Amino acid sequence: MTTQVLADTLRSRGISPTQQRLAVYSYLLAHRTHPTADTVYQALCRDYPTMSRTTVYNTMRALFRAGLLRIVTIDAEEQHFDADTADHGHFRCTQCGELFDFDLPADTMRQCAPSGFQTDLFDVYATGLCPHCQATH
Amino acid sequence: MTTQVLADTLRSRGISPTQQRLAVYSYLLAHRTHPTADTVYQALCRDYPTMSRTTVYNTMRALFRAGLLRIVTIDAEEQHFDADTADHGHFRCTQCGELFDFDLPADTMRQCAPSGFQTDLFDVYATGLCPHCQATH
DNA sequence: GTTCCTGCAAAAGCTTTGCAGAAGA
DNA sequence: TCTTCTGCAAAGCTTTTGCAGGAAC
Repeated sequence: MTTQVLADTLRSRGISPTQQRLAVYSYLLAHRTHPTADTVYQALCRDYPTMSRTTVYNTMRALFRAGLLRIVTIDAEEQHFDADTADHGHFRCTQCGELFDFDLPADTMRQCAPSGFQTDLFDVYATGLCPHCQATH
Repeated sequence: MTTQVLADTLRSRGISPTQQRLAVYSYLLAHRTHPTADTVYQALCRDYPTMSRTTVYNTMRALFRAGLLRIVTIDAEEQHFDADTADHGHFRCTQCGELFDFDLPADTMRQCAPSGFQTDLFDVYATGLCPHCQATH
């Protein structure tokens, strides 16, 4: 995706496409590893020496409000960010701590959403042992 | 539920039933409002003047490890505790901030759990507007 | 007497806020 | 010029840790 397309995406959601915001958003799109704010900061401060954590947090909030990313709270310690806004579940391995995506059966959201409530966001979290940690257990 | 039954429940899970732990667990069972650690502390420190936040956290961790409660992380700000360990979803209203339980279709957990992973815990979170806040919107 | 539990005080660590300067239109 | 954005510094808050005293058996 070109910078121009990214910039248009941000603009269409009412977010001015500054250099920092483009850097953050493009990092999230390129790294589907559910990074934390600090991970994003550490990765970007090399190329953008003036990048700050504040800007990362500001940008995340803006992107979240615009519906361009999900905040994964499966880990109580810190927030993970995910630019994949399509329906999918998140699995956290209690041993290695890694986060995995997994597919949800079709229509899960529709079937599970409580009636009478207006559901805007829907998250499915699972915790346990990932295949690799099961083997080395 | 009598104190004796509660004490036996804790003992059967390997937790010595101290006064403080009984107080915390019995509060959780009586108040299905997904309280935070501070809410529990504030409620109990009247009757148990020496109760401390540390003890609340210690007890929560012990109960969680014993499988007697769930930790709800739908709110990134703080953890909510839920003594209902049966499968159910949690809904958070973005306007009033309240947490609601909702039923999940039968077998949701089995259908959604990713294959190859050993799933120990399974959480479904939804966010949006509760019926009351929809009306006053 | 030994072990486990409690809880004060302090630390840890993520996230937010205040605010002054910079950037952009 | 006016508004918005950035980012340093500091604060805020929940949760954890260290540790000494106490309870239980």
